[in-house]
Amino acid sequence: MTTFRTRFAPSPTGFLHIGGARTALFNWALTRKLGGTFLLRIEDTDLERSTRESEAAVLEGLEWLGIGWDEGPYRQSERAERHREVVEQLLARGAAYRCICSREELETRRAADIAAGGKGNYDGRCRDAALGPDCGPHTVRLRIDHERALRWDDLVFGPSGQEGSEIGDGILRRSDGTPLYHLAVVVDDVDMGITHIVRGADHHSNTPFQLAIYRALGAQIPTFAHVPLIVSASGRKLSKRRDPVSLQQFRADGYLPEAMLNWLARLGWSHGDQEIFSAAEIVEHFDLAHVGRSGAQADLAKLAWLNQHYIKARPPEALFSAAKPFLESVAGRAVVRDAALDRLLDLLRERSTQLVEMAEKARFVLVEEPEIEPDAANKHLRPAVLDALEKLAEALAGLDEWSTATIESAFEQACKAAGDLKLGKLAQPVRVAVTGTTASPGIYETVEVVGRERAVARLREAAQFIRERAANEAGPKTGGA
RNA sequence: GUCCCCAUCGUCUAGCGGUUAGGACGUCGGCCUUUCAAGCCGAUAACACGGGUUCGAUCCCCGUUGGGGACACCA
Repeated sequence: MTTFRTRFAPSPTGFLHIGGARTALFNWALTRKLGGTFLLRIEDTDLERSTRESEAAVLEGLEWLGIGWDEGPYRQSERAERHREVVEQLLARGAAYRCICSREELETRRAADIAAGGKGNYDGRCRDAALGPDCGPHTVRLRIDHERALRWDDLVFGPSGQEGSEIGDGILRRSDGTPLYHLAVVVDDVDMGITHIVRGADHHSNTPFQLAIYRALGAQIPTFAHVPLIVSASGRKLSKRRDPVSLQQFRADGYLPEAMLNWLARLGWSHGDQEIFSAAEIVEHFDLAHVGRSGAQADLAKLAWLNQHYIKARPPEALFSAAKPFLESVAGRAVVRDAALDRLLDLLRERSTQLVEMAEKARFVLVEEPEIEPDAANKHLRPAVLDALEKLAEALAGLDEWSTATIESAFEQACKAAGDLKLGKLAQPVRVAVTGTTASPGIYETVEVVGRERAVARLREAAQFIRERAANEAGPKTGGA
């Protein structure tokens, strides 16, 4: 039986990036589908930039998406001893050599080579110098066989690679004794028995050098699959500065994990015409053969659509638990779930693409006295509807039962009593009085969900507002400045 | 600059020699309507260009153009 082992190896130098999240998703889906082992390894070799917080953010992000790993998290930093050992072995075998060229020299020679029409690769000056451990400050370079091609069959890009003569003898170990990324990944992947490496296409051109390291190690070369990058609207690699890339930011904006997962899955991968995928369906259908080869732009409009789709699909309890923090943020207090709140969220599902938006739309219920938008008040709270508003407050106060149907009858009653006012004429003023805004769910439902006491009180306040304003306008003007 | 890669509607994509080039998001229009949505119906819109190969190219090959990635004692 062949083992199938994959890994996701993020460097914790920030928050979990959506590109990284997608790479993790692809690895995870593939491994779940094929029944292998998926492991997580934190590439924290760069101690300067790696922090414990961002490592935690990476794990949190994966957990939130529901991407679970079978082994790890391992930390590359914990394997430093092993990396040192491997470099020594390569040195002992002559597969690597010490190099005492200084950075300055290297830079000068490289520039000169390029000026002379060369490639700017390391010129191999120390390659045959047979420098020993006591040669002073030195790096260790891989002795690449420049006669031999470095090729592989990529599961996404197909036949890939280049001639050995195209690349220089790369550095494996710094002069301070620490290993470089290329050496560390290869050693770790070999030691951890990784059989399939699925990673971002930004590693595509790093692969030849890594292939050379596998050879030097005499290790079996895994299967590679490079996934095209997610690019920004400008078509370039996503930048933390300019683009929305942080998974936690999407989460904070009120995107649901199932929407993120679905969106990420369809960025670069497809399954016929299907657009909606549950996690289980992604696992069921995912395959590298249908991963495209060109970069995919992050389409936020589609994410919004997907998010609303999943907001609409969530059962009440699950919707509430996702929305709770957002609702509490608007309310400024703890919010508990009850029938009225479920009803409100139900009304808001069709009107929200993000949970922040949903919570904002719930404000008129969440706070005791929502502010009334001045423009809305000017336009809709006018003397012409004063009578109807008061009649409606009265009718609502007198209702035996509080339901959409009885509220509707109260509206009809109020309209009739106010001189056969048309229902449509009353709806907007009531909406403004009750919610403070001109947009809300159906007016009967809106009134219902806000509750009898508050609805009646707000209508009366609105009536009062109309009276006061009329009085001011009628009275002597105090000249404005 | 060198090497590598990519190229179907605005966007994500289906397509794997013969299709009216399909779907989705978006956009626009209509219906519905007490607002906003949602829903329904409809419309808009693409094979970058030039050579081959072939009876026939979106599809295969070459080139051009355009875009991207990698070229560190970063990961």
